[in-house]
Amino acid sequence: MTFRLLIESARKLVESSLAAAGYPSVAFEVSEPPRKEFGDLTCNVAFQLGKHAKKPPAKIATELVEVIRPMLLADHHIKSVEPHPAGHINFFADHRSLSKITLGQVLENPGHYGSHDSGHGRHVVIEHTSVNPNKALHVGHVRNVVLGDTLYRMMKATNHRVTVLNYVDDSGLQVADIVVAFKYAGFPVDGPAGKKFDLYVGDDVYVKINEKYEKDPELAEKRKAVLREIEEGKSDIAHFAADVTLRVLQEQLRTCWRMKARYDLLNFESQIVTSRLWIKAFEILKKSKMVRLETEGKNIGCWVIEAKEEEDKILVRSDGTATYIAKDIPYAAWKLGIVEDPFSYKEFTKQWDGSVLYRTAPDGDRLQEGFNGGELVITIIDSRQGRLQRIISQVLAQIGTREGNHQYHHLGYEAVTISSETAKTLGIDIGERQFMHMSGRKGIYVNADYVMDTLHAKAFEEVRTRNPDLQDSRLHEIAEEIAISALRYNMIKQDLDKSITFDIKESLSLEGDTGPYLQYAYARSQRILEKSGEQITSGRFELLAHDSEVSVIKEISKLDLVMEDAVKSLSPKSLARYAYSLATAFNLFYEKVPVLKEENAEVRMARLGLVKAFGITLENSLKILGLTALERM
RNA sequence: GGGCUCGUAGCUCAGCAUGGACAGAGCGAACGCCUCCUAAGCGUUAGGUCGAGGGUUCGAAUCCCUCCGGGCCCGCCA
Repeated sequence: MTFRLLIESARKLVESSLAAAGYPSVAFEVSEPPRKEFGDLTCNVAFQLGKHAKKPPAKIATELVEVIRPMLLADHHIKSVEPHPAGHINFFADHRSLSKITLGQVLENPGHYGSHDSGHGRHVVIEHTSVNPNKALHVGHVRNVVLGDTLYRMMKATNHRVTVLNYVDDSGLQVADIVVAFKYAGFPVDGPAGKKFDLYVGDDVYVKINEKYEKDPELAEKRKAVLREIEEGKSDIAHFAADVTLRVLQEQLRTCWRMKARYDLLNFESQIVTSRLWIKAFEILKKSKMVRLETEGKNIGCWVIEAKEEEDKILVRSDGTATYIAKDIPYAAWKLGIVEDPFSYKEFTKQWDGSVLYRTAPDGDRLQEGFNGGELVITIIDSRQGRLQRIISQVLAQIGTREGNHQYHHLGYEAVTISSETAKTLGIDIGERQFMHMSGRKGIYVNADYVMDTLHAKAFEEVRTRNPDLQDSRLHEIAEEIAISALRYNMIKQDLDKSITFDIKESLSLEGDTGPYLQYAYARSQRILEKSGEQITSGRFELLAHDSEVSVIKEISKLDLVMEDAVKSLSPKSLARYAYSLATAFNLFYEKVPVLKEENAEVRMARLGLVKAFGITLENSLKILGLTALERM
C-alpha cells in the first residue's frame, strides 16, 4: 500500500516544483530506477521539459531539485532528492517510515492485505475450460483452466462479482463419434478397471474410432444420423449420449478440481439449442440490419453477416440450419444479458471448496438473478479462435451499445505444444522439428493427470527425505500441493501470446523460477515464526534498515499496485512475477540476516514482524494464484 | 495471397503499453557456501551486434517502415 503513497508523494513534489520554478505543467513519469544507487524512485520530468525549454535536462533537474529540497521537511515518505548528471531526478525514501507504515498495515489486517476495491462489485462473467466431453484434459487445456481460474481469483480479490462458466458441447460431432463407437463398433462401454473414464473414452474409444473411419466409410456415415438423434434429444441414442457425456464430464471436473479450479455453472449446448436462444438473437440481428439474405453469388440463399475487413460469414446455411458462429453469437449475447435468460437451472454437485455447481437443465428452475448479464464478459479460448471471436466482439459491440457499457472480451493465448523429447516418450519421432502440436483425435498429447501424478511422485520423494518424521498420508498431502503449484505456476508465468513448448522433464523442475520455490520461501518464514514462539502484532519496525530488510519491505508494499495493474490488463503473469520477486527478496534476507539468533530483543522482534508480514503477503499472493502456502515442505 | 502473432545469453523467459542511466532472471556449465532460522536456498565466474536493415529522437530492446525466419487463422466443419 505504501509504495503507492511514495509515488504519489514524489509526483506531488515534482508537480509543485514545476509551478514554483516557472515551468509549464507537463506529463511526466515517476517510476522505479534500474539500480538502487539511483534511489527508490526516479522522475523523467527534466527530459520532458528539455524538449521545449531548450535547456539541458541536467540543468533543469538541478533547478527543480533545489526547489523540491525545502519541501521535503513537510513530507513523511521521502528523505532526500538528488539530480543525476544525465537529467533524472532521484528520490530516496525514508526507509524507517516505509518500514513502520508498511509492516503496520500488513499486521493490522492480515487477511485483507492485498485485497483491493477496483471492482466496486461489478459483475464479471468468465468462461473457461470448455473441453469437449469426449476426452481427458491435456496440458493445453491446463493452460486454459489455470488462466481462467487465476483470473477468477484476481477478480474476486478486487471486489468483482464473478461468475465462472464452463461450456459443455454435449451435442457435437465428437460426442457422436463415441456413441458410434459404443453402439455400432462394439467398443465396451466400461473401460479397464482403475482407468479414468475420460481417459478411456479419449484414448481407447475416440482415437480408435477415428482410425476405424478411415477403413470403414460406412461407419463414418453413421455419425450424421447419430448427431441428428442427439440434437433431437428424445431417442434412446440421445439418452445414451447424455449418460456417456455426463460420465466423461464428471471425470474432467475431477481433474479440474484437482488443479483447484471451480465453476458456478455448466452450460450445456443442448440447452442452448432447445431454448431457441438462436431464434431470439437472430431477430435482434435482423432488426439491427447486421445480417442479410444473399440473393446472388456463391453464398446464395444463406444469411450472412458482414465482418470488418473479412469475407462475409455465413450464419444460416442455404438449407436453413445454423452454423457454429450462429451458436456462439447468441450465447455471447446471453452472457452479456442482451437477450432474455431462457434457461432453467438445477444443482449439479458440490465442489471441493464447498460451493455449489449448477447446470442448465430441461427440468430445472428459473432464476431471478441469473448467471449471465456481466458488465464484462471474458471468454478464454486459445488464439486460434481469434478471428471468429473478433467477429463476435464486433457484432456484440454493435447490438450491445444501447445496453450500456457491457463489454465482450476474448482472452486469447497461444497454444501449448510438446517438445521433440517429450514426443519421443510418447513414441513419436518428429525428426528435425523442435515441437509439435497436440491432437486429441490422434492421441498425440500429454495428459493432465499424468503430469500431476509424475510431479506428485517426484515431490513425494523430496518431501520424505526432508521430513522423515511425517506420516505418509501427510507427505502425500504436501506432495500434491507442490505438484499443483509447480503446474499452475508453470502455466501462468509467461506471457499469453507466447506458445508453451511443454517438456515433461523440464516441467518436473522444482527449483528456481517455479511454484515450489515460492512455497519454500513461505515454509522457511513459517518455521522461523514457529520456533520463535512469539505472537507478533507490532514492533519497532523503524529499526529495520539493512538493505535486504528494506527490499523485502519494498516488495511487500507493492502488492496492491501489482494487483491493480494485473487486473486492469488481465495479466495473471504480473502477479506470478511479483510473487517470485517477493520470495527472492525474502530468501536474500534469510541468508544475510539472522532472526532467532539476533541478541538485541527489539531488533529480533522487529525482524519477526518482518518475517510475519512477508508470510502474510506471500500467502495472500499465492492464494490468488491458486497455490497453497505450506507450513512445511 | 490476406490477417494475427512471436523472434532478447547454449536453453526457457522478464523488460516493450507510457522511449531515459552499464539490458535482467531461471535452467544448464564451472567454482564456492550447511558446528548458524529447511542447501527446493545463497554467492562468484563464463555467456548478449535485444532477428536484419532503415527511420523518428538529445536518447530506441521499447515507437514507425521494409525485409528475413518460426507459429497460427482464413469451410454452406465444429
